[in-house]
Amino acid sequence: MKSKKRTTIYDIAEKLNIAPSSVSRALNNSSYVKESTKKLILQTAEELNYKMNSLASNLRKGQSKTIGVIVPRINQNFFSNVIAGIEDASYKQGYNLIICQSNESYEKEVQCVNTLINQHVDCIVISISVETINYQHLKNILDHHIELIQFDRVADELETLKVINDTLQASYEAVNHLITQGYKRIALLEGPQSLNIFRQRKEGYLQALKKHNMPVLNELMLENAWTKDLGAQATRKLLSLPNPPDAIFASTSDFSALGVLEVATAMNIKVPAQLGICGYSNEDFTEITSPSITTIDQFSVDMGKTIANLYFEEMKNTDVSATPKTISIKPKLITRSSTQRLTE
Amino acid sequence: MKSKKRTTIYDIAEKLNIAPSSVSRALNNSSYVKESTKKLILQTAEELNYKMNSLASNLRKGQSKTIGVIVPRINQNFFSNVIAGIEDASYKQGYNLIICQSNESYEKEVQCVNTLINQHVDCIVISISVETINYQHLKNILDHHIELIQFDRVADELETLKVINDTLQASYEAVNHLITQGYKRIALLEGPQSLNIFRQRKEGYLQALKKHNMPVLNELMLENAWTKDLGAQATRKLLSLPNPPDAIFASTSDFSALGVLEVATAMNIKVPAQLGICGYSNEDFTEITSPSITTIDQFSVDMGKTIANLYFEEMKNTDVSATPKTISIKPKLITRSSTQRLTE
DNA sequence: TTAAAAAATGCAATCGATTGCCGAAATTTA
DNA sequence: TAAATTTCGGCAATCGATTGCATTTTTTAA
Repeated sequence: MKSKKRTTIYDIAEKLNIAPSSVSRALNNSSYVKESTKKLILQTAEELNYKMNSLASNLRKGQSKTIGVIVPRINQNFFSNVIAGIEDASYKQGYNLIICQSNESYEKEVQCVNTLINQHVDCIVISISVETINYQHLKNILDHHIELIQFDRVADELETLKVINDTLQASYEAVNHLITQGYKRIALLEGPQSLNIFRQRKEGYLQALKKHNMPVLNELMLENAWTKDLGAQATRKLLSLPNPPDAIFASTSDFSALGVLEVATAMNIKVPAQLGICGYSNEDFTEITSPSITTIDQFSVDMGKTIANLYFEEMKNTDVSATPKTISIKPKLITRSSTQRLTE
Repeated sequence: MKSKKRTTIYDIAEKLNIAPSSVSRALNNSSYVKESTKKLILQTAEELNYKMNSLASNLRKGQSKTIGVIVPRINQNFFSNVIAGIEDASYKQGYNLIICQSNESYEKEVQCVNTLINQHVDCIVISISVETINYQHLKNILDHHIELIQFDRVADELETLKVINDTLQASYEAVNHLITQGYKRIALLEGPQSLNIFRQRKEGYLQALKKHNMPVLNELMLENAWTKDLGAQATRKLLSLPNPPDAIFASTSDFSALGVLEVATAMNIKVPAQLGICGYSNEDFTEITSPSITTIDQFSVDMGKTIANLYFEEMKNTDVSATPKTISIKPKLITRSSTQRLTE
């Protein structure tokens, strides 16, 4: 292989003195090529170290066997797990993954979408950025006849395939669990309400309170506490209230919950005795803090597999009229020491 | 956009009654198109919601502006951080990323390489699987005139661009630190010796012992303890020795170190007083265990950026004869409570 | 042995963008 | 006003694989 150019089917054809079309057919193991010539072609391809040019093939076939994925951050546990799941399932079907991260920026998200459209991907999988409130770019995907699957953070009003967690339910169960454990004043750390998942987590909280006839106290609901530092900051504020909460549901993330725990520990407040803490996402570390943190598992790798398989299912389905499917995965409340006040 | 087909430069050309070549030139903002017509073309492209077909463009230009990345697992902190770094730097240069995971399987790694060659990527970035001991597939990448960058887990004997950590040095420093803290019998949890990084970590351990004239005890070196469970298992074995170690360097990973810590805690052995523990990788959780775990930071996101930028640098460099560069990033020892026996 | 059917292969257009080359138009210079 | 430049824009080939249709070869049936 010292030549400057790659081997093409023309090289193989020339060497064997046959037509390129036959080479193509043989390589695709298709109909109507004599066994003997097929074997000869395959052998020659091997010899010449032939690798097909997917660009040419895809151009001609009008499909790329590629799935584009856009997430806010690749290196965030939940997302990297989802991606791993998508990769696993896609690979088995011979599909490749092009990955982009929006960095939580609307502008970059739009650019990512455009790149993926250019790349002629067959499907785009997206979890929108916190800034995204306009969905023109997503509609544009559909206009270009590219399958669109939203997951986790989805734009409800857009009719597309969706794979989500039953966030409301999970949130409801978490708060319900806190109430069952005897906590009376439960605070909520909210995420940006522009994202539906955070709205749902709040709604679950509200529903649980209502169910138990507990008052909704505005002073106990703090927005935008979705990092460890912001969680810590919010906690300081909450705990210095004249009538502080006896439990905090960090609905935004486990990192936020970690911030809560650190502040509580620093203030010498006993968890779970004096303060209950519940996070969200089941990050690895929640198991090993002391006390370990109650949280919610989202089955992220499975979610990824579900997403990919949803696409492959949908592919077969030529029925265009069908309403876009939404798959909801039930997350699981993992109760740990940080909320275990009763010993039953 | 209800038409079945995407807008092409031919559609634009036809609508404006000019040649496709002019459209192409205008779109590429290239030479020799009158300002007025250029503006007209751009405007029409916008109107028709034109998105260029990168497949066609790349085919013609013989390059894809795409970088392929192969890692053992996408959802492993170190790798997802590196990927995030690569994405960040690549995006700025207008490059896309195709991601594959080898799942630590040699066979899948080979398949990934082949796919990426097919995809005509301009560069392949790889951290080899634990099974990989044959490098024919990597040579094949070079044969196809694709730039190859190895990182972290590299095949030393293959002359390619490399981005690595100075693992030996880091390991040496870690053990040195343990010795300075007064630990006398330091055990080593080794990773698979087929991977050079694990050989180097062991070598650093050995060199540090030698430097301080400490004996090398085979009973204190256990191979294959690179998960939490295996780390725990190894620890149980070590601590039940007639003459157990007073420190354990889990050179494989922080997860392994976590296993060590859990066993020690369960056995009521005081860390760091009775047992020192040092991990590797600076996973998030090492900061929040009690006690927090001493470990080594690899600057993974930066590593990713370095990788991408190395490629872009190399691109400019038309000098083919130059020896492949190796960039070594110095990791940093993060000393925490788990080894802090002295209070100086 | 010959006609009909089936199997194998070849021809040439196609996918969409790019680009070298050439000619046309516009501009400058003499 | 004519000639020489310079600027624009078009033609057509090209990248490599695929595929509908035509043609040739082989096989089967009559």
